[in-house]
Amino acid sequence: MPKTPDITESEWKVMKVLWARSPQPAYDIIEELSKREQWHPNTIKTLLSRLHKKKALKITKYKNLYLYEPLVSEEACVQAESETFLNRVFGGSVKPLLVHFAKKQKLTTSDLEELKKLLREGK
Amino acid sequence: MPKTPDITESEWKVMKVLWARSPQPAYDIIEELSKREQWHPNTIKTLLSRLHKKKALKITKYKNLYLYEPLVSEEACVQAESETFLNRVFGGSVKPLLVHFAKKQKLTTSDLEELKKLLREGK
DNA sequence: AAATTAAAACTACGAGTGTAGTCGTTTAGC
DNA sequence: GCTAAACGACTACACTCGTAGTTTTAATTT
Repeated sequence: MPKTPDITESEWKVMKVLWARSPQPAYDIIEELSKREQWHPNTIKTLLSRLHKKKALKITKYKNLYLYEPLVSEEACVQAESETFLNRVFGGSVKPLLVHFAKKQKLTTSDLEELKKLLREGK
Repeated sequence: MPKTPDITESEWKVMKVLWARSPQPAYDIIEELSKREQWHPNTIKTLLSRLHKKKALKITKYKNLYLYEPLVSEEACVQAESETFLNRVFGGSVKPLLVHFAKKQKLTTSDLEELKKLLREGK
């Protein structure tokens, strides 16, 4: 497993679009992101090329069409980010994290059901 | 509740020392951090002054002694960071986060017990 | 009081980020 | 084939971050 590149806040938003569907041409990505972000198209192009340089995505040129596609999985990036976050904020242990989210009532009933089920099944 | 300032990775490490005990003079903070980090004392001073500028801590000058003390609570910062992380990585919903950590077997048995208890008690 | 010293403040600097303008090349219509 | 339009590549710029050197200030020692 290659270590995932560092992906910044803005870059995540771009990657999410690609993880949702790929390959995609720049134009579609720009259109999709414009729904949520106030970004100039060139800004998105820049992010795409930085992600390319970081080897987070690959560019396939087909005729006059450039297609963008992730090179790293969402799963792997989520894993890496989670690790960093957990270490930084909760000193690396999960319990305080859970306690935190539980206290903040960010847990819905269905979340709990799902979790319990997972716990029963898994080890 | 004042919104917490953005605190970077390195700054977190400094704040942790202050949250653990405060007020403290720079010298003690430097000594404490030197156990874990390979930082030049000036680096820590810089971090302290940036945190001061961000209003994350206050400096009390008593005679020739400068004492550093948090202005923002750990709880509030943890909350802010968690929010950002959750939005960025898990699109704002807790369930995928829990599923993630559950799958990665980062949950110990005692974590589960604690969590269940919390859930039973809280609403 | 002058010299020494220790700590805080200021300065620095390269890499990364958010944001976008300009250049150059390829494609497509006239 | 020539000109315009599209799009990727390159350039830019201010700001942040990690990291630390230099200057100033203030206290302590002689």
